[in-house]
Amino acid sequence: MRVTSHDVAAEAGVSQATVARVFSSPDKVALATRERVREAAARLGYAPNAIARSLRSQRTDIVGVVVPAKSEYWQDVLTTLSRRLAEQGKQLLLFPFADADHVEEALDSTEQYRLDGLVLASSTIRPEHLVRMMRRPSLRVVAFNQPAASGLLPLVMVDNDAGARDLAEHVVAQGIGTAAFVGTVASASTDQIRYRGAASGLADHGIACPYVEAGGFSYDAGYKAAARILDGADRPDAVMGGSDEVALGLIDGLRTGGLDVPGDVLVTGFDGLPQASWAGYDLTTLVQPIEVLVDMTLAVIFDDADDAAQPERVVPGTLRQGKTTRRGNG
Amino acid sequence: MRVTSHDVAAEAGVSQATVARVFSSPDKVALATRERVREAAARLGYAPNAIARSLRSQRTDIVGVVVPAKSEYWQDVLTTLSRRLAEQGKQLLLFPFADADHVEEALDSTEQYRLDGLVLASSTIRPEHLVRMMRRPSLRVVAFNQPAASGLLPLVMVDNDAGARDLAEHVVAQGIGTAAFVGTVASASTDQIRYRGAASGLADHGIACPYVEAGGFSYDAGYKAAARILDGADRPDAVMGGSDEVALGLIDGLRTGGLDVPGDVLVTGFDGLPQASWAGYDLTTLVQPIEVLVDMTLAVIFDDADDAAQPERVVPGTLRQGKTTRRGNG
DNA sequence: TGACGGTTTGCATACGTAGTCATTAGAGTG
DNA sequence: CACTCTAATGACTACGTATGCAAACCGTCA
Repeated sequence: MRVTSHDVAAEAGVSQATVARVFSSPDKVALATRERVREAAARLGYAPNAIARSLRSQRTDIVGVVVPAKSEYWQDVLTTLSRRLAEQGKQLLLFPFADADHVEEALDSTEQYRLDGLVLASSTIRPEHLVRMMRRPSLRVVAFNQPAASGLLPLVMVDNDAGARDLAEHVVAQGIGTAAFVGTVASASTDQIRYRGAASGLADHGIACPYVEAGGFSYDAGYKAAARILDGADRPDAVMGGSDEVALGLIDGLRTGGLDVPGDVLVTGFDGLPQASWAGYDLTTLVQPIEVLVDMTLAVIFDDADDAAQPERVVPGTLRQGKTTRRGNG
Repeated sequence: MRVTSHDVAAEAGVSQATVARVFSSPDKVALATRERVREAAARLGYAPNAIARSLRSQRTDIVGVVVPAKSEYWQDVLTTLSRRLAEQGKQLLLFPFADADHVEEALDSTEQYRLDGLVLASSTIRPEHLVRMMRRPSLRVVAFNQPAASGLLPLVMVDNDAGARDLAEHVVAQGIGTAAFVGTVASASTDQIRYRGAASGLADHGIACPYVEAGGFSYDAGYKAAARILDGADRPDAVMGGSDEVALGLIDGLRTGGLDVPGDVLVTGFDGLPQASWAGYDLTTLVQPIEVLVDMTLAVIFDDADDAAQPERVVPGTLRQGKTTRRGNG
């Protein structure tokens, strides 16, 4: 019972084709006709059917995102992504997955929609999945913050290595003697690169950096990992978290264990989540330029630049110093 | 160049209709034929086109959500919603809006898709918008946690009044003498009800409850509101936040101002966000049964029960006691 | 054998739109 | 006035699928 362009055509005394033109290429319709159609449409409450348009035009104006269901960081990214798309009159379709075992399903449902583009987020997506996505004709696929996709798919990411190095330099400058890195999940490519960057930054000053795996990307994982730091033989002067979520858990875990942050231990994060700026934490972290990353991602999808020329776009982050590394009045 | 059911039909030596049946009503196809078609489909890498299916069947299997772009609480809800939908093979399409002025646009784009259902979230959506949505034939609209929709649309919400009352009773039991309520945005219907509940709960014990407006649903709004509490003539023994986000900001604001929480001031929240459970805050709050609320919402959309019979579903929340109201060893 | 019930398959069509092509009207020129 | 060129519009069709209807097939029973 829905109003179609045919109904509007009858009401306005024109053909369906003219109605369609009014809504898709208005400049091809005489002004008087255009207004008459617009009025008729308003009178009937007509809105073009996006489904039919997509079928006809072979374009959906929808971008898909394969993303972990639970994650502060990704929610932050999605917020920006959906806003940007909305500004362009496009939509965002989510393909969330609960855990690594369900990535396959998410990628499958992706195939049913003739998406304009697909953003693959989360380092939980394994290379074999990525390879599979390479064989999708007429679909722009972009890997977002996922170093593992290097050489396989167009890639947009923050400079994890340089960022971790910056953080390492920063804590060294605070005069520490020992350190540890608490990673998220060891198999994640971002985790490996961040660890490598931090370790080599510290090594430049003769400081060793043992790796501890939190086993997750969450606050809880960080909180539990703190116990292992506390139990360890020699307590490090600084603990570098593999992500903000882990770092925030670490802070609370260490404090619960009786340590003062930053008095006894310095803590750093990575990502620049809103929560990291909360006064209760005020975490020193590497802020990702999410707006820039998102814009680049959309550029890869929608601009006609050839990806082959520049398959990887790496953007530097910004060190944000909070009080978790301020040793002065600790 | 995409593979269609016609291609598969040719490959398998059957008609397009048979291929369609294999994927939509397999039991209507003989086993041998079914397998042959399945194999052909796999060989060609065929996936049914959801766009075409939607156009033909007049069902999209997509649920839309009109929701504020930035909000911890809604992200929490969306996570649950998208997971539940994914389990049923359905999709979630987001229509985010930046602020109250852009609600209209979001609702407009909604019309273009022949959605199976639409969830209206956020109390920023005003009654005039709700009324407009009533006139949408063959679209199940549900207001989620939005008391203002009462009498206009089917409504699913947590029992804000009882929850606020419970929190009030709880802080009274801690032996306070004075209190204040820091609301989010005074015009929001949830805010009004929560305040009314809290105020009347406190009044039962002869305690007055002035209202302070934070002016937003965010941590920052709460943080800034704390200054007004600190500046006030007589400092309340307990501050009740209109939402967890505001309450967390309040805690940090009060602590920054030199007060001890819960030593000097008790603080409560509302919603039950993950962050409220973080050890650094351990906020006493009213936990919303999000899973239940989401399930009810989907039931309204997909089940054939008549909404008229039960237009409003109100679910009780659970009081979660954290250390922000534990006065004993303060 | 012939008729009948049930299962399986194919044919034809419609969902609502956008774009191709053809047609008409109108304006300008010699 | 006849002709040409452009602008505006209408008729028609395809996008890929699902389903009502009819046909074909198979087995069973009288």
